[in-house]
Amino acid sequence: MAYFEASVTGQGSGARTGGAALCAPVKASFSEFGGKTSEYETHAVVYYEGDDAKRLYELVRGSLMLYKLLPDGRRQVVEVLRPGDIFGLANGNEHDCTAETLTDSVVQEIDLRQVERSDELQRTLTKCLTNQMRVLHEHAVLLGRKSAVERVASFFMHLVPDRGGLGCTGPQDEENDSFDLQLHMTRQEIADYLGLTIETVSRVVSDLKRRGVIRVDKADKIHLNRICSLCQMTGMH
Amino acid sequence: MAYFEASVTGQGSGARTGGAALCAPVKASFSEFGGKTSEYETHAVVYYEGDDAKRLYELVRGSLMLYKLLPDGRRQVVEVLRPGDIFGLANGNEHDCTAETLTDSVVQEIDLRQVERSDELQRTLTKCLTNQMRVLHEHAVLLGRKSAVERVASFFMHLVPDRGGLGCTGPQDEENDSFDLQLHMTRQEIADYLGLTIETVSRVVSDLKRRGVIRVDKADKIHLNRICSLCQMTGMH
DNA sequence: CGAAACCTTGACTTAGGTCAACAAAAGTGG
DNA sequence: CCACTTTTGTTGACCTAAGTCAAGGTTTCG
Repeated sequence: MAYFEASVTGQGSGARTGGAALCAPVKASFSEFGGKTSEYETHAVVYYEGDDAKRLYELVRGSLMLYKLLPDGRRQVVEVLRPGDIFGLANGNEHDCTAETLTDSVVQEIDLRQVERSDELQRTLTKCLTNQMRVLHEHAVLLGRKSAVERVASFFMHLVPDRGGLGCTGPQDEENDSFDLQLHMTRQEIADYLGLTIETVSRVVSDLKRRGVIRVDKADKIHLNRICSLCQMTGMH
Repeated sequence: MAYFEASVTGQGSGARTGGAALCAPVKASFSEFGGKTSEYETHAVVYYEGDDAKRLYELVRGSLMLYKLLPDGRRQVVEVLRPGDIFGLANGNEHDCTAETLTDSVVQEIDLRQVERSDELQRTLTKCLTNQMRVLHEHAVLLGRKSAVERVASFFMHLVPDRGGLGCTGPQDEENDSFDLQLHMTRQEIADYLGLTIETVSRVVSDLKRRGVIRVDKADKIHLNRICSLCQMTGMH
């Protein structure tokens, strides 16, 4: 499963469905178009910023980030992808980002010339890109206008199925207000995604812990005690 | 012309071509698909965030911004569009942004159902979206990792044809290192685009003026004295 | 001409960055 | 399985870039 393990805690009433229909509504599937399937292990680079774009990729399993570097080493993670997301499109130019896995991943590749030919693929692409665009818009708000706490809260909320993201269904049953997240990112990766420093991320997480909103079981295993409180901290309510 | 008037100053040797082939390589053109052409005046809203998406739009003439608001009024301008750019795609959902003109504009509209049918349109769309995505990626770096000066310098550089943006050709002839920009945005709009406050934008502009890098003829009419110096300040060199 | 909108500048505050020390995991090799 | 190094995360003290607040200057427009 993507990015987090939807191991629903299900204390209280009915257990959450956990993961099946996640936030991003449209997902690609290249399987029918053949192409090569590759496996990558954690922190493997699929391509570097500046490489010639020759293939279109679909993330089939695992989790992957796209990032850009400034010459002095500052990094911005611009997208975090989950299964069904596509990447690598470049209109005949070089890749504008580096693509690096966050977990062991399975990636499906298709030659870009083939993509150019298939009407069906074009249609799928439009849908996927439209969605990714929306995510990027929302992330621009986060980067441009949100405080550190709001950024971290938003980040966590996006990892809860049907919450935080585009298809957010609002507060669920009052009983089941908790959730287990498995982050597949280091503090540094989270910081580079949220436009913060590693120290600030760490401090905010400690603070949320102190306030009882979350419980940190391991650095990358976080239990949300009160989803609704967290949601209030995203700046969006 | 988009967003700035490419009134080349052409002091020194040969005049710059000014504007014809701007940075963004792929441009749409819906004219052949019919659809309605509408004119909007400055600061007109084409649609609001939350409206049902029914049409796809192409900006034919003028300049337009897409922005999102947080409930407390904070605003983030997520895209600034120029002629040939498309907007309004939403995969059957509501619009995720408000679309508001920055200048008097001409917009071509096509029903989304028609878009769904046309293979040719889908192909154009993929190209356009891919480009817009790259711009969004770069903007994420700006918002997440750049200082105020770097943001303003990057913003100005993007308004110089063939510089700053994707198809940047690097330093041109040494002789012609100046350029006239016509911003079609208020300080507030620029601030909301760059993730800064109006005061910070104002201060940075004053500072660039003091340092002789730019000359401010009118608040929205800025002459770049030394494009290369400005380019050095973008954080990308 | 007067009002409204927009821009600039200064004085002060603060959120988040930097630097540094240490703690806790996670590999690695004997 | 246990030292030992490396990587990753946490916390504190301090600093600074950019935000806030406030006053005044310019432009624009009715």
